[in-house]
Amino acid sequence: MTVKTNTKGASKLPLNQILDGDCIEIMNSLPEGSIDLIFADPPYNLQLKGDLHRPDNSKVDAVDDEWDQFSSFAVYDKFTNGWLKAARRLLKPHGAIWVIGSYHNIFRVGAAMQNAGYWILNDVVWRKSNPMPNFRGKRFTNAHETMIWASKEEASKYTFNYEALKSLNEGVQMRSDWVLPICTGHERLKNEEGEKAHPTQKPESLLHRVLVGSTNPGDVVLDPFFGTGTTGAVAKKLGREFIGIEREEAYRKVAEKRLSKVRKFDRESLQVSTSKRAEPRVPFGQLVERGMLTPGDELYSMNNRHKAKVRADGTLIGDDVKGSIHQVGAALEGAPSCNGWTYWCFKRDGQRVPIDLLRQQIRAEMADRPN
Amino acid sequence: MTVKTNTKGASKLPLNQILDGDCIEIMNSLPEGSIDLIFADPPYNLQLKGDLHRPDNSKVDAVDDEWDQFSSFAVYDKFTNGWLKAARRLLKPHGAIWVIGSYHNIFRVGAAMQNAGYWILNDVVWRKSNPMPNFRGKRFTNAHETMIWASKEEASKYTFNYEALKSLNEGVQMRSDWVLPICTGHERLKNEEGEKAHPTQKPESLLHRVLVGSTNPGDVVLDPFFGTGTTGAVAKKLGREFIGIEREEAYRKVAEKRLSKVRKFDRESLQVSTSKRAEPRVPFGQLVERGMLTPGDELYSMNNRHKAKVRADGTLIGDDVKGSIHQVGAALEGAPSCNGWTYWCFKRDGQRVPIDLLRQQIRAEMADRPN
DNA sequence: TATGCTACTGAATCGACAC
DNA sequence: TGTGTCGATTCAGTAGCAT
Repeated sequence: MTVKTNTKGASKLPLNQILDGDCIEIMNSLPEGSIDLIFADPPYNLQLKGDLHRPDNSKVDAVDDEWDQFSSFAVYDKFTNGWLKAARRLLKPHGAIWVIGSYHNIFRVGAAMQNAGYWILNDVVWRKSNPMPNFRGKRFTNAHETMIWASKEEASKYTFNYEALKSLNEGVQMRSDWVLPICTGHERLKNEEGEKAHPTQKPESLLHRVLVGSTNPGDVVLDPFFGTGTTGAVAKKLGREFIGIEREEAYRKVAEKRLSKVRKFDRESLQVSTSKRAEPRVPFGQLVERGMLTPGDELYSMNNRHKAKVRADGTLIGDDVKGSIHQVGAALEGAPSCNGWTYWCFKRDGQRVPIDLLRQQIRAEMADRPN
Repeated sequence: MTVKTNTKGASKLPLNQILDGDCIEIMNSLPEGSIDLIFADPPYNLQLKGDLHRPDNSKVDAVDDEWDQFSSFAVYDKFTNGWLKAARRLLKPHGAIWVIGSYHNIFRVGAAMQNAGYWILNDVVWRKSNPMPNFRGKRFTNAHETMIWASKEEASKYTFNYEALKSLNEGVQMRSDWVLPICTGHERLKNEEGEKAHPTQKPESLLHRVLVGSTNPGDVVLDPFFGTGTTGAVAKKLGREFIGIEREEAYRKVAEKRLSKVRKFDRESLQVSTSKRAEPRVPFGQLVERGMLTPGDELYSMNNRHKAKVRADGTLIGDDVKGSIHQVGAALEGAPSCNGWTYWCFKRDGQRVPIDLLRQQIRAEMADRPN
């Protein structure tokens, strides 16, 4: 597999590979601050009576219940703190992490994340549309899992493709509860005996939403509990780089085979809807400089209750107020802020036209002739 | 109010009263092992910074009350451990507890519950049908809260009214995610100034489901953070005894007034929640996430005059147009609007098939297992 | 009385960048 | 590191008043 070098520090990164070994050791061997996003589906084999294992796979001694429970919690917490710390070291300053779990472990994991300095952005509920029923009728059907989305620290400028997610949700902003089916059918990988290759294979739809929403093409995504490689498969399809860590040979084999068959979507299909924030800034003064508006022209507020006059330096003057289009609009409305671009209109052929139209013209020209 | 004596230890219990004071001190003054169920809605420790305005410039009325302020995680943890310990002492051997929270606090609370010896039975997600949006477009809409349901210890024979819940859910097993609206309208209590009496009043529908599912008539329900008394009101309606603890006089007053008006349901009046659901909304993006269509796939218009390509975010790109299936269809036809579901087809085995067929598949899956 | 329009609201950790 | 300025951003629903 190829190794790209267009990402900072990426030359040292084993991109698009599955690394064999203990995830903490492997992570500690990778360069600091080199990863954009981590997706982690850590094991949680506690509370399974008769099959209680430590994360290092040694059996937990059967002692009295209370001590046993406390002991295994402590072991699990130590394991959790260990991999979370190693993961955080790898993240770029503006990197982020997703962790998925169920009620058996997610509360401990979430608390550990907060204690380690991660800044929780949302918890997201994966609502399974076809969960396993509760056969004994003693509890609620366990129909969801919880994901925690957190940035490396409070100040991180994390990636969030708001418009793309809104598009995925047909024009309504994406909520913190996602209804998606579990992984079944052809997508569910089988081993050579025809049994399911991994007990908790995640659906690609889940990773699609995670990666479209919180990464950009070319970003490096690390999955320290790679399993059968759902994270890698979706990353490859979406034009992201991945690094997987998995210590079970059987899973690595299945994942390698799976990944070899995956093809990247074509470039045009990977383009997603972007927000206005991503567009170049146009100072209002440019409309005056270019003669699209002339000093002395009158602008009218959206609600037609106020007017103001354009000045040569690209500021406005209204009744007792002068300043930028935003400042004058805010002052006249008595509002804490105001987007002057959508607030002010000018007259053309007797029609009121938002000044934002002129900005769009300039932006269109810029797109035709970049720089 | 009357004091019943049919419950063990109940003669010492201040039933159907609101107790004034610190919840830990009050709980420690009540007899050990006397409570059937605890419902707790502790402070969330929101840690809000500046003001937040809606896009229309109106200010969001934030939860900035003194009781939600904690100086650090450590202080919050100490508080949490304190009340959880006092609560557990009060529970009967087969008693249980519900705690509600958001991502700000629920992970710490859940871990503390496990450490204190509670045995988690389920986490239940309250999916809000009408949450407040994310106004800045920087995160997912915070559309749910999490409840943890736990028994006093692993061996507890907790109460679970499986059939009653199944009836509440139109004959299907109750799942771990509940769709309920937030508390608004006339149910939302106002103070004498006409402002909301409590910033975080919970809907009665939520408590209804909790109490029907995990208590029996005559059981004693304790709420250590009583607020305006939703737990008490629903308990009274359902013929359960309640004890409330609340240290804010303003909340106690509102709750007393509220409770004085509440009448117990007569035995036959099962209020039926006939939820005549509209057909669930299926965003086109979900067909892409779920792999029913792939980014790069081509769609063809019904009249075969146009085609467009599917993108990773569930938008289409045609000749010089991009946007939702509806927008692109309308643009290509020069029409003011267009139903993309019936306008676009994909090819399967050389045949043109309307994409609406795929939507119907998803709806059929959802109909099999409602809610 | 029915219908339509406007105003308002809800547990929210809700900028980025230049100087 | 702080300050000032630009300017992007909302969904489902209820209440109340006007027609």
